[in-house]
Amino acid sequence: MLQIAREAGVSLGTVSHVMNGTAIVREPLRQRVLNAVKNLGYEPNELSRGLRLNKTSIIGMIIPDITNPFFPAVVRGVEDVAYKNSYRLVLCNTDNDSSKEITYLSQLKSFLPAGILLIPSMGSTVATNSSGPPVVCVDRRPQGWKGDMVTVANREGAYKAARHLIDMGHRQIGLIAGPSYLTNAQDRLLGFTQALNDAQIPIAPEYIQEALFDRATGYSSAMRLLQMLPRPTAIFTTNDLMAMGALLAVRESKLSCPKDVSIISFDGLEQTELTDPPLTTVYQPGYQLGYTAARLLLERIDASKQPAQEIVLETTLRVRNSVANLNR
Amino acid sequence: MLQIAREAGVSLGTVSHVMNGTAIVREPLRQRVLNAVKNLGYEPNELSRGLRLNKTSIIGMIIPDITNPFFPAVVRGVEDVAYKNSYRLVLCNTDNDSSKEITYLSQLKSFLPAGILLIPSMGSTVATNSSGPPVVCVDRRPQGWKGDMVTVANREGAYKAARHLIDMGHRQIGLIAGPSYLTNAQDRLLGFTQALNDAQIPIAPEYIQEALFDRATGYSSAMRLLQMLPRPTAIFTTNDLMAMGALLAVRESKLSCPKDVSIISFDGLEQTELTDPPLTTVYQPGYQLGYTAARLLLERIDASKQPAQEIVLETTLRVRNSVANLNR
DNA sequence: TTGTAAGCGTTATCAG
DNA sequence: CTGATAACGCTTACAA
Repeated sequence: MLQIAREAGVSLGTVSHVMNGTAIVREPLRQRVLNAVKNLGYEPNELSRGLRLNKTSIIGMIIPDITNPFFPAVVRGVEDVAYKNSYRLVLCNTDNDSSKEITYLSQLKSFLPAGILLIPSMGSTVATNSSGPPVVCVDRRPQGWKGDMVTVANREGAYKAARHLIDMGHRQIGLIAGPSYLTNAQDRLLGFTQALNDAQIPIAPEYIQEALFDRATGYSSAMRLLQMLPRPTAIFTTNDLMAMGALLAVRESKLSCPKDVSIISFDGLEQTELTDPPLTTVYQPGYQLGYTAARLLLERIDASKQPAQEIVLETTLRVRNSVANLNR
Repeated sequence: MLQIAREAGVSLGTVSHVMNGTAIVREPLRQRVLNAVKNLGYEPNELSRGLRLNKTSIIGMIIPDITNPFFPAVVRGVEDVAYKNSYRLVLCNTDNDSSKEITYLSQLKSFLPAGILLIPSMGSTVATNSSGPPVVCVDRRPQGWKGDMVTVANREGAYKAARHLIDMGHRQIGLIAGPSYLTNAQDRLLGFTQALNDAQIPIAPEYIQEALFDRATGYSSAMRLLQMLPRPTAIFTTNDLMAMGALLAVRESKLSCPKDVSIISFDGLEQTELTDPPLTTVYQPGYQLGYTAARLLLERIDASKQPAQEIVLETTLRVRNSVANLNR
């Protein structure tokens, strides 16, 4: 910066002023500075800038599994609003590992981001009112979180899915639930059981399998379900990755979906449109989720004193071909 | 930090020393410092640290499209080695936008990362020997890049795919190529034409369509191909996302794959195993790509003077059910 | 072994 | 409008 100042024949402070537009500088001088910047290829050092300003123009985001296509969709939504508002998105993938989550969270904080978007993995412990940058939680609620949050209507969505199965005449329904420590998994389980209760369908406990929202455990849970007697006529997999695993399990068991066993899922990833058969699933708006969360975070950055908000997005049932109609 | 020093009854410098293990501090003092750190919940400020050390423990990575499942796989590979070596991975998604790429690249640099991993999108212009942190390019080569690089044997992989089609009796073969400014797309095109030349099969120029490595343009290119007369008996889509689009196009055209038209692809994403029909595709090791690139970058960080390396990973043909055998 | 102080690249205050 | 200068939080000679 000093070099620029010398090259342009002005003082250091003036350079700072023209870079930040923080004071009106006489045009000729301004030009000289700008030229010098161009000539020397000067790039301000964000580290020192952040150090001085006590915050950077970064928005940090922590996601549990970059490999699950649902999360990249959320990220896209976040990025679109962050980038437009000249924040830069910086992403950390915790791989569903809570120690990684903790590490990344504090690492991120020590870079003084303008704000943080968190999709918590395990029993995350984010102190709600801890000092530091504003945090908004996305998709799942950490233990005791009272701050801003945007989620999807998981309970209602799961209810719709189960209801659809029931409407199609299914009575022996297996569930592949997500990890019980995740609030969205809990809510989906709740929606499921409520639908069955409302329809006065008894729930066999062994029909409820807990898996990890990934394909591998979806596969093994489905295998278990398929070997039970009586075999469930339908399985509700509470996310699409697990549905993929279930599909595989059905195929390897020499069974056919939906003829022998129906599958309904949750997420509505693009790829489930092309599976064999195309999956009936409850769509949740990933992009919107990210978009909304980012908007909320920006609001919070500008006005930190507002009361915490909770936004819930709706899901919609997308009927395709993986559920058999038992009524006819 | 001063607070810690006071709380522990030592000087500021001592605190730094125990934090970094940069000097042997008498055990009782050390413990007092550590306690103070715990009590006050002290987290060192990475900004000032980086400012002083002139580098941070961050590895920056720039990817073109987080929505294409191939890249998350690469990211996972990178993350595993970065995290283990106590570097933190920070990710930027350019959304295939070269201006975003430039912005992120310079933004990233101004945070003084220990190194940068770049999957270039457009005709990226990364000066090979520009000062700053070491950069290794992944998957594609930017214009005139002479530095470290790890890619996949694209030409050979594409050759295998085309060869497989030929072996199965196909002679009218359509190609959905990637963007011509991407070196991996160029190489795949090269492998394709070479296979056809070697087999003395003439190539109709209109059978070669250029798309953008995404599902939407894969779909429209396939639509165009399917309306040509004579209709190609097989289509080689040069990545899986475009194959998904092609599959959709086939379905919407009331045709059947592989009966009416065969499809072979490139990438080998997990999801292509479950499509209808399961796709025959050339697998490229995404995770390995990231893993290798990260290893190379770490080497480079430690010994910047080694000559530039180029590592090329092999691909393998995975035969499934999307290619018809015309020979019988 | 411990403490002091200079300096990393910026910004912001304040006197010209 | 411009230009010194202190301060941001930390590391590291160097002195004690």
